[in-house]
Parts: sequence; C-alpha cells; structure tokens
Amino acid sequence: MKLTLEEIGRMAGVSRSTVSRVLNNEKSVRPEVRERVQAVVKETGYRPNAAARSLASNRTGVIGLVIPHRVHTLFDDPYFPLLIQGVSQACNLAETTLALFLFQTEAEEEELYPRVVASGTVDGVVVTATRTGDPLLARLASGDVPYVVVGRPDDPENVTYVDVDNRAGAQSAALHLCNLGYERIGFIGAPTNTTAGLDRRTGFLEGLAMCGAVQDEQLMREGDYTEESGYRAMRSLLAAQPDAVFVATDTMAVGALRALVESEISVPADVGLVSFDGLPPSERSLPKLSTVRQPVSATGVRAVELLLGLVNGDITGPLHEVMPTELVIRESCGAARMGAPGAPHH
Amino acid sequence: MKLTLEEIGRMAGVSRSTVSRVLNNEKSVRPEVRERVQAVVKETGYRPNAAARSLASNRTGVIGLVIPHRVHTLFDDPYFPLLIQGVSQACNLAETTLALFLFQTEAEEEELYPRVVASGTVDGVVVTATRTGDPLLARLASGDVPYVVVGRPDDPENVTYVDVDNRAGAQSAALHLCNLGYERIGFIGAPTNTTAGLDRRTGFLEGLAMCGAVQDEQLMREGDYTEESGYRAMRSLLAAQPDAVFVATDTMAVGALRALVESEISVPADVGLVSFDGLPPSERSLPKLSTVRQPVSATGVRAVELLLGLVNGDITGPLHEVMPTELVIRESCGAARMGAPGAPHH
DNA sequence: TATGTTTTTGGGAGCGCTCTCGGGAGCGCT
DNA sequence: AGCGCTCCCGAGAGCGCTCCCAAAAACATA
Repeated sequence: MKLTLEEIGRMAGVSRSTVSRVLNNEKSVRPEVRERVQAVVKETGYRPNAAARSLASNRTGVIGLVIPHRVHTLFDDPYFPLLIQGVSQACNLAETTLALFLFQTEAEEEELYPRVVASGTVDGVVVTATRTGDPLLARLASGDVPYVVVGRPDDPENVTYVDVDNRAGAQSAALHLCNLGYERIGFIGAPTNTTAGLDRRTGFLEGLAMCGAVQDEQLMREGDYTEESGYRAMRSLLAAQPDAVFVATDTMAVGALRALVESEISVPADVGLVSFDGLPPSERSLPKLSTVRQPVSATGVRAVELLLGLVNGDITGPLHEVMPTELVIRESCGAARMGAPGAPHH
Repeated sequence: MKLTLEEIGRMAGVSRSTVSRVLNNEKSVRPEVRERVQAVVKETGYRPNAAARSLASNRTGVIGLVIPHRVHTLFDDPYFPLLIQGVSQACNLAETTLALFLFQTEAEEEELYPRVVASGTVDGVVVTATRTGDPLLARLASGDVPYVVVGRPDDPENVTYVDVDNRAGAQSAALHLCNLGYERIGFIGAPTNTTAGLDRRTGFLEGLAMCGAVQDEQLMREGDYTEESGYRAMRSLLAAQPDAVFVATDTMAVGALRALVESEISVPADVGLVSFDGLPPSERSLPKLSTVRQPVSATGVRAVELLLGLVNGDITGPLHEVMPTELVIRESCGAARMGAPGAPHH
C-alpha cells in the first residue's frame, strides 16, 4: 500500500489538509487531533514525498556546494574535506540535504547552472574557490537563485560572502618573523588569481613594511596549493638564501619542509618557517609548524547559515562576513628556542 | 515569465507532450518538429522543473553517498576525499546529482533513512565504511531503495557491494617482507569491526604462515585509522623490537614513521615498513613508503555504476565486485637497498 | 437562546511534469 | 478507391503535496 497524505488522513479520520498541517507544525490544529494524526504517522512510518512537496511548495530542502574543477589536484589538501564537514554539519542541523558538485573539467562545470540551478534542483548554492572572472559567479549574479561565496569574490559589494581575514593573518606571520630577528624572509605564495592568494601576499608584504623591511623580489615564489609545488618552490628559493620563509598554506609548507630536510637544512635552526591554515598536517610534521590558523569548518557552517537565511527570506541583501585568524606558535618558527620574541637570531 | 512545457509548446506551435518527447529524446517526433522545439528551448534557456519531473516519473536523478559518523575523525585521511571524487565523477558522467551524507552523531545517522530514503529524495544510495551489525544496512535491506555497499558487508550474499581485495593485498605485503629476510614482523592493524580491517589482518597472518612463520602476539597492534594512532601503536611496538612492520593504512604508517624518526630508528636500515592504500602521503614521506595500492577512486566509480544499473533496472540481484590491489615497492621496505629479494637482511 | 467572533477543518485548485490512449495523417498495397 | 498499417501528435488524467477559501465548529457575549 502506498502511503499518501490522503491515506493517512483516512486512517486518522481527518482530511489531507489537517495531516499536512500537523506535519508542517502549523498551530491551528486541536491538540487531540494532532496527537491522533501523529500516532498514525508514527505507526505507519509515513514520510511525505519530497518531490510532491517541492513541486507544491517550490522549495526542495537541498542546497549545493560547488567546488570548481581546478580544485581537483588540490583535493589532497585537508582544506576542502574540512570545509565540506562544516557545510555538512550545518545542513544536518537544518534538516537540509547537501548536494556536492565536484568537477573534473570545465565542461562539467558549465553544466552546473543549466542542469542543476535552472531546473530548481537546489534552493541555493555555496560556491568555493572562485577565481577572478569566474563565469559561474556571473551567471549566478544574473539569476535569482540565492548563493553565498566562500572567499571574497571579484565584485564584493553585490555578493554575499564569507571570507577569512587572510590579510591580517599573513601580516601577523610576517610581523612575527620580523620580530624574531629574521632578515631575509622568503615567501611561497598561493595562486594570485584568487583573492585568498592575493590577500596573503599583500598581508605578508604589509607586515614586512610595518617593520621597515623592503622585500627582495628574489625571495618571492608562487605555488599552486600542492605539496609538490611547495617542495619545488623551496628548492628554488634556497638559492636566494632565506633565513626564514612564510608559506601560504600548510600543505605547501610540508613540501617546503621536505625540501629543507633533503638539503639537510635544519628548521628552525637554519631556516624559520611559518605557514597558513592550521590544519592537521601542520601538527604532524617534524618540527611542528607555526601557522596562521583559519576556522575552516566554521566558515562552512557560517556560509550555510547565511544561505539558508537568504533562502528563507530571513535575511536579505548582500552580506559580508570575515572570519578571524590566529597565529599559532609552535616549533618551526624558532620562537620557542629563542626565548623572548625580538631576540636576535644569528 | 515562467517557462513551462506548455509555454514552450505554444512558442513552437506544438503541444506539451511533443516538447516532453523532444526533451526526453524519444524518437517518434518528426526531425523538423524536433528542431523547431530544440531551437525554442535553446533560445529561451528553458529547463524542465526537476520536482515536477520527479513527481511524475518517480525518479529524482539523485543518489546519496553515506559516510557514517565514525568516519568523522578519519576525515584527514585522503581515502574518503578520493572515494568522493570517484563517486562524483561517475555521477557527473551520468548527469546524476550527488547528495553527500556525512554524520557527526549517531542520531543524525539514524535520521537518514526516514528523512531521505523514505521520502524518496534519492533514487539509491552508496554506503561506505559499514561496520558489523550496522543498523543502516538492516534498514536498507528491508526497504526497497537500491543500494550498493563499498566494502564487504556482514551478509554478503544478499547485498550488492564493491570491495577491494584486502586479503590478497595484505598477504602480498607479508610475503614481500618475509622474502626480504625480515624475521620479527610487526603488525599495526585497522579496527576489526570492519571487514577491511579484518581482511588485512587475516591476509597478513596468512602471508606469514605461507612462509612458515608463526606470528608472535607481542608484535600485533591495532590503530583506529588516524595518524596519531599509528604513532602510538608504533611507540608501543618498539618494545617488542620488530625488524619490520606492516601497517594497515598509509595514514597510520605516516604516524608510525614519525615515531620511528623520533626514536632515531632508521627506515629501512633498522626497521622495514610496508603500508596499505597507496595514497599521496605514501609518496611524500621520507623515505617513501612501500605500500599496497588500492584503486580508491575506481571503487567509487564502480559503486555508482552498479547503483545506477540497479536503479534503471539494467542489472538485477545482488552483485559482487572485488577490485585488485598492487604492491608498490618504494624505499621503506628496504628492497631497493638490498638488491635481490630474498637477500638476508642483517 | 440568539448573535458575533475566533478557531479549526475540509475541499478545490493547482504546481509542471510523464504516460497512456486514441485520432489523424501519410504510406503502401490490393 | 479502399483497406490496413505505421508514425506522429494532442488531450486527459494523474503524481502527492501546499495553499487558499469558505464552511463548520467551538467559544464568548449579551
């Protein structure tokens, strides 16, 4: 027997509408009737059909999380798993289903909007890792499906986003290294076609400037978020003889550390290291990495909260949120060995 | 203006039904008419409403991927990201939407069946990391929503699953270490409430037995998939003075390696190491880990293929598939240093 | 008890699709 | 020209819900 609202209503001696009201927790139902209906629902294990509900109410109870195809290579960085975890957690709390869109190719990515968004499969989307000039963002901007960007988009004014304070974080890392007395501070950055990469670079340079240092271009490198790229960047950086390096992500820092170990350069004795992210790998390396911790999972949670607010109409208009970062001092920067910060290093 | 089938039909001078036929690629439409309709669809950017389609056709075009709450801690192991990637890839290929269910608590997990499966939100589910006596499996077995298990369930006969040949893989690792001349081979296993953990243990012991070795209980440890647990297990194992260790996952092996490095025990000179999984971390460690590679992403792909087959009725009944593993010899086992396998070690 | 007011309930009308069915058009054959 | 056949196409009837509105019931007041 297929259960429907009508059927449950018959069993409880009420109409379809009343059952619907009970299920949706509307108040104008006599307590006695409500209980009777709930009893029937419980004993039959009835669940309203999601498709029918969506069709009638124009709400699906599903939100999408979009991770662009460029991220593919980057999936062995724990950043995305953690973000997904936060997003998922917030979805569970809100009894919302999470649809995950992970792309391998540009073509797949282009299909997203027409196939998923335009068809009303989702009530809204969280978009991550957008790049400058991202076509998906342009499309979303011209459509009327709510969306929230994780990270700062090109056009921040008109878009709701949750970002991390990359700039302040990188600044504090640079300041910390300066204060420790390092004088040739190298930089291994993230791609600058993302605002995160850009901001970390800007923050780093600002930090140095605040100490009165002028950065030598020879000491600047760029990776692509992979461990391997960190490794290569560090090998190349060695020629410039840095006495410390700020690496824009933990994963790249682990690669950088590998290059250092291979060259029998001791960290932090010969070269100090600070990275960015504060993910598990930073705690497992030898030595443990000093790093700028960002609240990845919380960022995901917040993005979902904002999106659901937008979907429900509880909140409106472009909203911006910036999550704080925190410098975590461990072993790799050498602060521990050196006693008070500011003590000369050599 | 809201677009509907009817509306598109009017524009193209045909009926709703004809537009539907064109959209669903049914053949009984004159080419000329078909083109006319397609032109209108293209220029309007019309997309059929997913909810309405689901309601009428009783198919959602969505499948679920379920990762139980126990996995939570385990999310910094690249296994699940890779699996998700495979699943996602297969979904994209089939124009199917992937719903990800990640749980933090038992309670959330219990909500899955009633909220998602019973309501018809998904056409089917892929379930991973099931444990012995998993209640979700019992529930799925008694329902009529298609599902595929990744890994071997308790009750293999009646369930469609995709497993990896853990036993053969572990066996080959044990044999390899034996042949290298190691004599006190330690074991750091995965939890034995999963068939994967069990099979790797069984395979390992079988491998030793095939070499005529009898395993000392002192040399057996168990971790919980985390890097930390591998670290601790290795520290504890040191007392038993193994000359080689087989670790049941790469992540735990990285932890084990860390313990060894800390104790200034050289790998492979003092202790040989072989692990299982063949994930990126095994290639990044120093020394690089010899490991039994399993095709994680392909497993995900295959699970989705089977599930969609089940959903579409293309295939039927319980189907079992076992993916092969492959021993990858790198540095940590010492084979490279020692020349021909079988050469004595000390 | 009659009247007005509020609360509770039931039924109708869709939401935008798919699917079945039957009628008309076009074709070949006798 | 008449017949049967296939091929296309349109109309009707839902799918199982929500939402609105009007009727019924319950309660309050005089």
